[in-house]
Amino acid sequence: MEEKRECREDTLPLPPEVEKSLCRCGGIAGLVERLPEDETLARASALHRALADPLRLKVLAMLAVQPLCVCVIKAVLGIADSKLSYHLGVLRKAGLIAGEAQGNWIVYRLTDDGAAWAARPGMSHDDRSDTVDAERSRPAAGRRSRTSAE
Amino acid sequence: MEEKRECREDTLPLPPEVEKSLCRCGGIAGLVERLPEDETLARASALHRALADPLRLKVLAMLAVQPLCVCVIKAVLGIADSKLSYHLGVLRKAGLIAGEAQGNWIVYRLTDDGAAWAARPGMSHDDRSDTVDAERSRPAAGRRSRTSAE
DNA sequence: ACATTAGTTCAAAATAATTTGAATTAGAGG
DNA sequence: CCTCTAATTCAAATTATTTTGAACTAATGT
Repeated sequence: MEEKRECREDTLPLPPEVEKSLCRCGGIAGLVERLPEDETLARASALHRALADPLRLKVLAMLAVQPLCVCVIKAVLGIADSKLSYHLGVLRKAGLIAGEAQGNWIVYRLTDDGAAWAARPGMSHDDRSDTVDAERSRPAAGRRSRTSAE
Repeated sequence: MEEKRECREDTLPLPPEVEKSLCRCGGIAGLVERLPEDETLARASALHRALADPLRLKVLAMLAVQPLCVCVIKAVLGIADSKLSYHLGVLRKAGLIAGEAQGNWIVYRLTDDGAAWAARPGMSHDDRSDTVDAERSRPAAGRRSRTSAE
């Protein structure tokens, strides 16, 4: 039952730079230990999925200004009832917003989680738009495929 | 050319609570002015879309430990080459990681953006898993549909 | 009771993202 | 030159998300 951590990944040839640092962190086994649990990853990715749509981000931005009933949100976005309802449902199920009935209306507001995300950088009203794009994305800067270009 | 901002949204009956605060912020027009531009929303949602997958978050977590070649990432995740390549492509196009050729290998590392996101709460290794869930999501707490339940 | 308004739900259709496996490229080494 | 390995690309198949329009529910007012 020796648990002394082996340094070399004997079964896998590696680039020297990677092998050295991987060695210092306990090899592949050591690396794996440092990763979040699968459930943590699942929850985080689900959250991002809820935020992965411009309409939904716009709804969050609106609710960051003040609580609103569905009819106002609809008036601003100019989309069909059922479509809006779908997107509100996505945000609600993700725990980012909550709705409360008021007479014949439903007033939605941000939850604490929702408020935290609505305040995130890249979302504020007066945000840089630098457009560094292009030059981004390419397999490995000078290797593989002439067929590049997006 | 009067630009005095009207308070009442005459065309749209609203719940009193909403109407009052909407009034204070310049009505629907005032609300719209406070929203991020569409391009900002598009960029932010694209970013979240890249983060909206557990495998990809795991890759970010791995690269947060140290730069790695594709073969090590593959060994940890245990998925097919082409599948991994696809996900690396998504992260690369989102500007979260970058790859550099080293001999026959490609070593990927986090970009500054990638490092910022990998460090985000909800992603750290020893993170709470509280599971408040259930009780979340429901149209409006006591209105509409008996057909509830997810 | 009836009609209206505000929102949700459902199922089908349209789109988009992901997975799979085969083909391909490029570097290393014999 | 040939082969091996590392990794990417492509196209087809699968799966997930989004959109649409019609049907529905609940509250409000008459």
